[in-house]
Amino acid sequence: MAREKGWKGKESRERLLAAAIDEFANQGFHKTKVSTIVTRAGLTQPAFYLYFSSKEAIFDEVVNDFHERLRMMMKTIRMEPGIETEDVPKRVLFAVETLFRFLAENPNLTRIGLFQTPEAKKIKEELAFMVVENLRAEQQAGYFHPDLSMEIVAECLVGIVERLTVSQLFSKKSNAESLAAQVVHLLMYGMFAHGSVLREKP
Amino acid sequence: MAREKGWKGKESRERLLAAAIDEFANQGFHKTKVSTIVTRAGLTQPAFYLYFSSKEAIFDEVVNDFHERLRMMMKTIRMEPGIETEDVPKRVLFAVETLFRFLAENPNLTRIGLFQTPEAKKIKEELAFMVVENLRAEQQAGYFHPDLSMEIVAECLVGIVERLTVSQLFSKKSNAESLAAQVVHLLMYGMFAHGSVLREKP
Amino acid sequence: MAREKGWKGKESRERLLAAAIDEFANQGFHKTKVSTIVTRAGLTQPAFYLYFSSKEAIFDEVVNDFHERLRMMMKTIRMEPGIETEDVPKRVLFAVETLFRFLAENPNLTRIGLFQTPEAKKIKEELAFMVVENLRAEQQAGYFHPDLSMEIVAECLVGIVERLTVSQLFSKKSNAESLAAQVVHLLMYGMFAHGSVLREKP
Amino acid sequence: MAREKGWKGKESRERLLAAAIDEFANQGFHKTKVSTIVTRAGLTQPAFYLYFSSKEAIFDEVVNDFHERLRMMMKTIRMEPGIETEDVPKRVLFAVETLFRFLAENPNLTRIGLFQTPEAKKIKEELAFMVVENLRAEQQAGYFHPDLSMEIVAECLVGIVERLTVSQLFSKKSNAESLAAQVVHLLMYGMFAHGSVLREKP
DNA sequence: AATGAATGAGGCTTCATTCAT
DNA sequence: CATGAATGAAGCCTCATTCAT
Repeated sequence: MAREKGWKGKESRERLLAAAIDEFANQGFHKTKVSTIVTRAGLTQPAFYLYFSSKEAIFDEVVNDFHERLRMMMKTIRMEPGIETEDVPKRVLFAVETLFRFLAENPNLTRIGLFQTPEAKKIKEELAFMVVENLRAEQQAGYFHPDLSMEIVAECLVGIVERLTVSQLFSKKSNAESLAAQVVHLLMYGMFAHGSVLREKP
Repeated sequence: MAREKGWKGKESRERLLAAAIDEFANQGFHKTKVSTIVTRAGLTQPAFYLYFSSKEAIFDEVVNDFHERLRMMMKTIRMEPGIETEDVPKRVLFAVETLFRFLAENPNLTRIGLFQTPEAKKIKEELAFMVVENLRAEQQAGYFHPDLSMEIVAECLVGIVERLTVSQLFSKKSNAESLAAQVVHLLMYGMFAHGSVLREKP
Repeated sequence: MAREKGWKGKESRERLLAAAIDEFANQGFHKTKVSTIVTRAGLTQPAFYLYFSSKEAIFDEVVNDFHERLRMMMKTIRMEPGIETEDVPKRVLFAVETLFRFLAENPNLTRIGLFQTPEAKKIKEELAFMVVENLRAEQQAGYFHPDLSMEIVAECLVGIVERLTVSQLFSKKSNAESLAAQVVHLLMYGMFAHGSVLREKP
Repeated sequence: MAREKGWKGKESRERLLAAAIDEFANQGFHKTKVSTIVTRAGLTQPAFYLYFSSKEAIFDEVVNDFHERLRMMMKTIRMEPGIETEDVPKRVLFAVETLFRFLAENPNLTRIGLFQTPEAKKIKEELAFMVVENLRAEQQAGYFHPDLSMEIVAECLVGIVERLTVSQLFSKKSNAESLAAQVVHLLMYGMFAHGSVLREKP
């Protein structure tokens, strides 16, 4: 047998999830009807409750899965303490780019997990907190301006990422690399014309 | 007559609006029930329909009023072309501060008009567009780094404002003035420690 | 004073009635709203209840007034017994024509009083009964075919009048005189071509 | 399985239709409540919307089905051109009788489809039109009086049928056969006593 | 003679969820 | 593993009618 036992059930579950993600992302939780999800999955309503205990349950599962994956990704971009000072911009750039890429690759999940669920609040705080941690060491090393509140900077970065994800990434006006470069440069050097290194970039 | 004719009706309408704004802001459109709104306004359900044609209608009115006021405020912070170069940071600071203050003073309306309604998309685009217009002249005057995309910078500013409004303003962790100063400094000079003017600020 | 006391009230009452008749006739009882009636009469809802105790009351008044007038008219077209045999067709023609004219002149009232209200049943029975009375004597005098049921004939006439009123009179495709002539001829002589007198008519 | 799949649903749908027809016919559209229909069908309100999209939808379905059947019946009573002249009365009699029988057998549907819905206008026009077509050939063959307007005659017949259906058929005062015979005789030969053939009928 | 403001009552419809098979 | 059929709960909205002035 090419397909083991339980395969069909898993298939159905996946189809339900896929349909639900699409609906939630584009219609929001309330406008999404269980009846639509099951129809799109080629099933009937009772079948839905074979796999999920409620409409809220499937929404939560989608959100939690996404947040889990996001947290994992966040671990990979956390800078170890003791990093070489001159490597900081590079590391920051890598982190931002990776984050952008992750969100761009999961637009529907991002819409749900970052813009619809109240849980988004928490994950954004975590994200901001990680950024703060990453930045604080450099600031204490005199690398960053001492009067800047790293908390505020971190929130700014989160806001920038949120906004650009929607306005540039989802609309494909720009890509993760380009965006990350510009954002990092902006945050590092500011808008003023003097002393920039942007010109030296490829 | 202590109060003119039509006063009572306007009062009721206002109470309905106030209740609706509070409910919409804190429960969202779908969880907000007309029955709750009218109860909070000390009325019965049919009275609601004396003043608004539907639940959607009152939501739209709230949103449109807010957007209208936001647009008016945006006009007042638009920089006239031909501004003195050395005044730019001051003007930008004023603009950002005014914007923050406006949002901080209308938290519920902001929640509705900036984070709940799909119409928010449009007004944010308008906001970003206004910022772009404001910045472009300075960039062409060599004031801002030529390789920076003002569109992206504008979107960043919008994202920053969105995020800080929620995380700092609504939670009263910070106020409009302080936030505006930090944001403008960050965007103007970046995070790096060299050549800052922040220290000279009051 | 050109207008005596109470004039204004009567005026309002008339306007309400006029509006109600038009609405009832064209929308039916249920689709007609008190709010529409008063608006068309240039009044407010409570004013309505100054003159009529309910929506049903005004409807009934309209119906009863019309039926009263219809009954009066029916009296005028009732044939006295002992009429000369050769005058019968003339008298029948007169009766039918008068009836058509009455209905044509009151299209809205007819729509209400003959086609909408359940009371129509009664008045139509009365109408049919009058016709029966009118015809029976002639039948007993051998004037009409003895095997024909005058009850049925009377009902036929009522049905014809109903239908032609709607299809010809209201649409102005034909007028009372022409219709009456054709109907009476048809009923008197039938459709067959032999022995008609229609040709001799003007 | 004693009954095939889908049987129960169809049963419920039929019960809903039956209840609806009865309510509509006797209470009219507006006084008929969905809640009554479902109660009579032994179901709850949401079940109604499993089978019909709205109260209006079920009404329309009832009307359309009836009109469809009526149209089919009308086809069967349409006289082919080239019919033998002496057969005309027989054919007309058959047609009228068939029509009466159809209406008598469907009193509730007739009440709805012929007296309640605005759509009745159309079907009556179609009926009149068919009658006109049937009569015109005979008139041109000299069979019917040349000065009679077949349009008017047709409308008369429609009116007669309408009226007798209500006053005789529904009340069971008379039956289709008897009514048809009298109506046809009346229209063919008129009320006058001379030259009738009614006496020769069984 | 009339109005601004409000309400009681009730109907239609939707949706997540479950029962029985 | 899945379905046909059904329901509980609840929300939106309408309309005739009335209160207080």
